[in-house]
Parts: sequence; C-alpha cells; structure tokens
Amino acid sequence: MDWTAEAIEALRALWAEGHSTAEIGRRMGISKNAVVGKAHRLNLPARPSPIRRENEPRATAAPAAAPAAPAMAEPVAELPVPPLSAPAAAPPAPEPEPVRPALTTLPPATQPIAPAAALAAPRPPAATRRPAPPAVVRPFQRMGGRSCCWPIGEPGTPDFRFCTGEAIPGKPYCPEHAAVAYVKARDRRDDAA
DNA sequence: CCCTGATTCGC
DNA sequence: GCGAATCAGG
Repeated sequence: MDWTAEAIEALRALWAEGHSTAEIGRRMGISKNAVVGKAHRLNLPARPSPIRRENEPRATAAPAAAPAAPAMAEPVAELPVPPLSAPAAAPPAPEPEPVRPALTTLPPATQPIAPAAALAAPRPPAATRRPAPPAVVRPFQRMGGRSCCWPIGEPGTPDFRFCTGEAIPGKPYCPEHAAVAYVKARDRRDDAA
C-alpha cells in the first residue's frame, strides 16, 4: 500500500466514521492489519478494543506513583459533522463529467486515473452515464452531498451500480475511492504506459 | 468457527 | 514505515 495523502485521508475518514478495521481494509483493498498498523502509526484515536492488554508483566514497576487518572472526559468521538459550509451555494456543478480513467491516454499530473490499486478493485467503465442509483441508500448519505462516481460491478450487468458514498467536495469520488482513483504523478511515472 | 482491535517485529 | 503474524476478547 502506498500511503498517499488521499489514502490517508480515506483512512482517517473511514476510521472516523467508525468502520471496523477489516471493513476499512475491504473498502480500500488492503488488509485490516495494514489499516490497524497505519492507524496506529498515525496515532488515530484507538477505538474500543475487544480485548485488554493491561496485565503486562511490566506494570509492577511503580504503580504507586500512579498518576491519579485525571477525570478524563469520555472519548465520545463526536463526528465533526461534515461542513456543509456552502450554505445556499451548493454549486450544482454542471457535472464536469470527470473523465473516466482512460488507461491509454495519460493526462497531465493529478488526473483521475484508473484504479491502479484497482487491479483487484472495480474497473471504471469506459464511459457510463450515471443512472439513478438503486433505491438503497446508506443512511449516512446526506443531502447536498454528491454521490461518488465509482462504478461497482460489471457495467451492463443487473447488479451494476455506483458507489453510494458521498463524494469529497470538489472530487467525483468518496474518500475511499478517491484514494484509489488518484495517484500521485510521480508514483505512476513508469507504470502508467 | 466467525468477528473484533492491538502489538510485535522482521523487513 | 510497513504490515503479516500473532495475540486476545467477544
């Protein structure tokens, strides 16, 4: 996994939303260990672990001087509520038709390119008009948020659909898919062609 | 068994 | 820094 800024952003976003590490791993196409490991390294707030590792053989040191736990407020992970900032403006954005990753043509710098990581992930169809997504919508979805453009499933098949996630403002994909869709220019330098 | 997250440690 | 292996609880 190459932890691009986008990937980290996606990890943070999913982590903050309370998804399980395995789930995040699934969504990002990486292992849960990778997720946990990275989250840990990023010092992301640990979530309630099912286990407890305090009976470590080293506590015996000087428990006496134990710093009386300063009434810590409970870590009520309060979701930062996505800034729906743009009050009335919510730019309808005339649908710039985000150039669907054309593997053959290499746009300049940071263009959405085919999910490189998508070697095992959904492949963006050449060009697909966005049909109304299935009636099934995740409760997370908020109004005003534009849906993620990431195609899921084989285009043309009955179960084909688009990701129902909320796209990052200014981007056509939700955080996790943006992580896969956008690759730093220098990173795809040579594997591009 | 399945799941969960945390830590360790070779790379 | 990374993440598989491992641990440990549900």
